[in-house]
Amino acid sequence: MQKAAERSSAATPGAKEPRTERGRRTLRAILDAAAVEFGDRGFHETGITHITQRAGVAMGTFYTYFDSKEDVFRALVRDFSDKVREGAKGALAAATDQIDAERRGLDWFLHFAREHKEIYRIIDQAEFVDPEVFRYHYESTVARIRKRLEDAAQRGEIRADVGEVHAWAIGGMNVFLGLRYGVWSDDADLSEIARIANEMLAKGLAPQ
Amino acid sequence: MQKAAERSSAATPGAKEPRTERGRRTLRAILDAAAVEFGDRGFHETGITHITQRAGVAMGTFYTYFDSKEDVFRALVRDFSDKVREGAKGALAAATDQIDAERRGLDWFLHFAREHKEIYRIIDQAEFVDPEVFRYHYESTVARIRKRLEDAAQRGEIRADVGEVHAWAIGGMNVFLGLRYGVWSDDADLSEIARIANEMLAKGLAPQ
DNA sequence: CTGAAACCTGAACCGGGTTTCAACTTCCGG
DNA sequence: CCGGAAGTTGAAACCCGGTTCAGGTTTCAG
Repeated sequence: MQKAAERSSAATPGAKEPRTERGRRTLRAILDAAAVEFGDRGFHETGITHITQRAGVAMGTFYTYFDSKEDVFRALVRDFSDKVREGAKGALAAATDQIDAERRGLDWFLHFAREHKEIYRIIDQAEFVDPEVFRYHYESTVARIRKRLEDAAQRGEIRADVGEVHAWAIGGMNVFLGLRYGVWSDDADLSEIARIANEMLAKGLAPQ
Repeated sequence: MQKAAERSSAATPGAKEPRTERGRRTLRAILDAAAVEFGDRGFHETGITHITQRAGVAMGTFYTYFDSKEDVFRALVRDFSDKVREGAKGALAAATDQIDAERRGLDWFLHFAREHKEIYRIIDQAEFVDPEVFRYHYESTVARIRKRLEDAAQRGEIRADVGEVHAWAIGGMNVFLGLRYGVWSDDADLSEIARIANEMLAKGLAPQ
């Protein structure tokens, strides 16, 4: 259990740490190249050569920083997972109440998805490449939503009976809207989408 | 364009039609075996040998019915997509109003996901194996939700401003709940989950 | 019964991709 | 300015699995 924690020493993704500045730059180049390639072609269609060529290094260099193709992939999933967590955190801060916070979170996420269309292809692939990180990503994301909801319920800002089910429902809503409007569309007014979805989330489908 | 239409002559999935009963049985065996194997291991980790061995036929036989590994896969995605559409349709019929219809649809889907845990792995893989069928599956599913909502709004059963955004939000909600409670959990009370989610969908997050 | 069409067989071919490794280059502290 | 640690190289070893094909078996209409 808790493999995720064992695997990397907190700071750097999941690599054989470079010892000099030069090495650090090379590792970063490989990681960035991998994000682009995995995003474009998917895990299986991407060859190590694609990654190393884009990064401008030789095949052997790749293996001085990563044990395998799966290894870079895992590092990338964690990287994106972290970005989502931190980004959402920032967006939430400015909210006045919890309903508004959910709107801001979604708004931020939709824009993030548009800027990083690779994210879906990378995280979705994780279901097959490494089910553990995949599950971990969604479970921890939803756990944070749940926490926000329960705290807000405590403060009386939203209905009192919120829990895990509500959190998963909201998570799914956000993910789908990100796919449809952030990734699949380039011209949708994302803030407007967030407003509409939030309005439904607040008041429901019932008339008025 | 319109590759999907060219490929199969409407009725049978995507195969070189068998001409005898014996052939039809063999094709069915291959299709069923493929569903199990793809569900267990995913597309890339599944070999043709895995499929043919489970089906109890030789490798060559596989190629008398399908052009390639991707070909069976596409056939399977369509198969599941059809099952979801028909199943939901049946569940919806008994509803009294639209809010109740959405509850019944989700209730049915959660149970279906529990019975066919392969469905997520197969449809999600489609994003990489054949993006076209993947997109088609979700877009047509959501289009049906949207249609239901707009018709109901017309009848005054739900708020008047429903549209595409609301449909995607609901679709995402359902898919995530199916993954979390249908696939990842064996003991959740699925009808209760559907009830809770539906209650939020109806009245929203606002207090009371 | 018979012969041709449909069906089935599985070893072998073959292309492609991951990983290795021994030699070379760059960097930096002392 | 020197020596060794860190970093880099890329051809080739190695492995794996999709697809083919030439020949055998089953089926069934006539």
